[in-house]
Formats: sequence, structure tokens, C-alpha cells
Amino acid sequence: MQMFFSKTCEYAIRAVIFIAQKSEGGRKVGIKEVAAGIDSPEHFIAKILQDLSKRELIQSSKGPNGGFYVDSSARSNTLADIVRAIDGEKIFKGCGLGLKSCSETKPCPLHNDFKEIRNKMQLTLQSATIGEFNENLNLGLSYIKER
Amino acid sequence: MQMFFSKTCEYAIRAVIFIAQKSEGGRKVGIKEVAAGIDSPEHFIAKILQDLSKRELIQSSKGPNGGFYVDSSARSNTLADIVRAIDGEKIFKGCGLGLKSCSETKPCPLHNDFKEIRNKMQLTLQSATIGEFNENLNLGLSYIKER
DNA sequence: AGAGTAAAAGATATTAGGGTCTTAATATAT
DNA sequence: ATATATTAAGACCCTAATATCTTTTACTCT
Repeated sequence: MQMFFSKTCEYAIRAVIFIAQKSEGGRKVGIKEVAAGIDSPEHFIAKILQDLSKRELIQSSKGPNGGFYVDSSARSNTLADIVRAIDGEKIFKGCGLGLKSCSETKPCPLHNDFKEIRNKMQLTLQSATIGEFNENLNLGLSYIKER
Repeated sequence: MQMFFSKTCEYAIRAVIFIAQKSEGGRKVGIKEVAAGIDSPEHFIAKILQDLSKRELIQSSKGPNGGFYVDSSARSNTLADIVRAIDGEKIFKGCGLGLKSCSETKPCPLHNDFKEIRNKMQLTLQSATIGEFNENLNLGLSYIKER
């Protein structure tokens, strides 16, 4: 059920971080490896990667020795870019109580509290670039896999 | 699509606040009035109110002059109680990247940032009691209706 | 006691998200 | 050029969330 991001978006974030890490040395990563590396259904992540590659958040090449990778310019994308691509602006913009007309001049009862939360969220996602996660992963200080 | 709470939970929060406000003087509020007052589908909110009343977050009585109301003890429930009743603990507990094994000792790359966000969320919901919203609503300083 | 009113309960539809599978397209190596 | 590896694309299915409708139960007033 409910969480900050959709399941699709969760997988997308994990996958991009994973691919960025693995492709750092120039090699490419296959779908099977991604699925295994982040514990996701293979066909489902394939779908998501297609989408991410169309939006140029990751790169891909077909054929033997093909696979997915993250080039150096894409490494400077932030997590916010991924979330925006998959889940849209809602997490940054929408009213916590689902009111379309909620605004500064016509706030819902939680408007101000949620503004803070959203700002913190935005700051977090905006300031974390894809490239930055590699080191902690390599050092085993953080994880993107269940087991 | 994605937001902090499920649609059901959004309606639930708005409805409880609405009923608390309207029933402050002791009168009871019918389903139709609730639906109109918070812009929700009538039959859907009926379902949700049933549930809330079973969980004693609101009270109800049948028959003529019946309806829903919030008694004084229920007024001291917090928004967190409503969210917990409808959406469960996920918003307070779950990992932002959907990892079941995410923890202090095996954190996902966003673990610490999300901990802050969740804490702020919990604090917000925990410290706001149902009864507290009436005044701002009455003064027209906040709104729970679209139009 | 009976009529009428209102919520409770439950059965049924609709939609969107999540997930799977199959076929097509493309690049590479030989 | 052909075979093969690999992603791209799209059709399809399942489940849970969302929403609606109908029937039952309970209460109140006369």
C-alpha cells in the first residue's frame, strides 16, 4: 500500500543507482543482472528501464555486449529527476489531503506542516546526484538489495 | 496516483475534521451533509465512516435525528490515529525505497534522510488533535472543501 | 405498535498499478 | 551475410484501491 513513491519508482531509483555503480568502469549491465542485483521482477524492471532510457536518465545499447549504463552526464542527474520522470510532480506539489484547490491563500488544515515536509523531501532528492551513491555502496555502508 | 496518504485516508481525515466541527454543539451530521461538506462521493464516504465509527474514531447513531458526531473523548485523538487506522504503519515505518531489510545496520542509500522526513511527519500527525482544527475552519483560515 | 429515517452491511462494478509474456528490432562478432 | 545476444515495444493478466448500489438493521417519534 501507501509509501512515498510508487513501487515502479522505488525499483527505478534502485536500478539507476545499481547500474551507475556497476557501469562506472565503462562496462554495460544486462537486465538479468539488474533484476538480480536489486531483487526486482525481471520483466517488470525491463519495462521501467525502457522508460528511463527513453527519458535519457540511463543509456542502453542492443546486441552482444549490450546492456544498460549511465554515462557521465547522466550521472549528474538527481534522484528528483527520476522521481519526477516516474511519479510526476505530486510528491513535490500536491496537497496532503488531496485538495486540488489547496494553496497559500486557501490552505488545508495541514498545509503549512506539509510544506515543510515536502521541502525537506525536495531538498533531499534534489541534492543527491546519481553518481554520489557509488562510494557508500562499494564500501558496504549502504544497500539496495534485500538479502 | 501517489501522495502521502491513500485517497481513502484523505477522505477520512477531512471527514473527521468536518464532523468534529459541525458536531461541536451536540448536533449530528448526516452522510449527505458530510459528502457535500468535503466533496467526496457519498457512498464511498459512507463506507469509510462505518469503518471509523467501528474503530471509535467517530460516533454514530441510527434513526431519525441520527448521524455522525465526534464526542469529547474522541476529539483528543490525533491525526496519526486516523492515518494508522486507515493506512497502517507504513508511512511511519517503511523504507523509502521499499526494502524490507532496510535498517540502521543495513541502511538503504536514503535511510537517514528519510528518517528525518518520517519523524517530521510523525510529529506533525501526532501533535495535531482532531479538536484543534475547528477554530481555523470557523474563522475561514483553512478549508477542507474544493470550492 | 407502526411508520419513517438514517446508518450498517455487504454485494457488485470500475480503474489503475503492478507484473508477465511474446514478438520485433538492432547491434555485434564471426 | 548470418547467427546470436540483447534491448524495445506492446499485448495481456491479476490484484487491490476506489467507487456505487441494494438490502438490512436500528432508532425515534407519534
